[in-house]
Amino acid sequence: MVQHWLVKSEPHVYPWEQLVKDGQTHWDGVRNYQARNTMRDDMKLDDIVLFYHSNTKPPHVAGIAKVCREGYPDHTAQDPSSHYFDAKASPENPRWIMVDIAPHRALLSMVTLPQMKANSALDGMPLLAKGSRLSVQPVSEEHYAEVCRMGGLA
DNA sequence: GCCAACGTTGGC
DNA sequence: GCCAACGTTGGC
Repeated sequence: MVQHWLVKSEPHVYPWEQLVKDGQTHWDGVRNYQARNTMRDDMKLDDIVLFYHSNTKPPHVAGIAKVCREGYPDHTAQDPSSHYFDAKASPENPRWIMVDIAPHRALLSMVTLPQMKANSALDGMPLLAKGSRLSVQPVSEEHYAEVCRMGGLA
């Protein structure tokens, strides 16, 4: 069964438009254990991923991606010149994991955080939970379908 | 294993 | 820029 996820990116760091240009990308730099475990254990090839822009006005879902490579070591953790370098990572113990994602579907319009908060059909969505900071999180099939309905599939 | 200090996230 | 929420670190 295909599963659904949501990943956050700050648009000034890596926007949806860049993913469309690139065709696919390494989802590197995740340094949170819960998010890592999700990528390592749960995200499967062809799973669907809502691409969310955080730290922008308004925050919003910008597009729909899919997993095109399952979890493997995040090499930036072992690169001293990387912003994401982690001295505790090594080839034997890479410590951090990433997946690859690619664009899947475009939305006719962005789905903003205020719109989602106002939609009771999305009650219980982890993104909307108070204090939610997870950068990789699950989305139920029903919530996914509702976000698609709100944005309109291109 | 507790918990205070600190750093980060991310909406507002 | 503020600050609440949360995660991690490290002394004890």
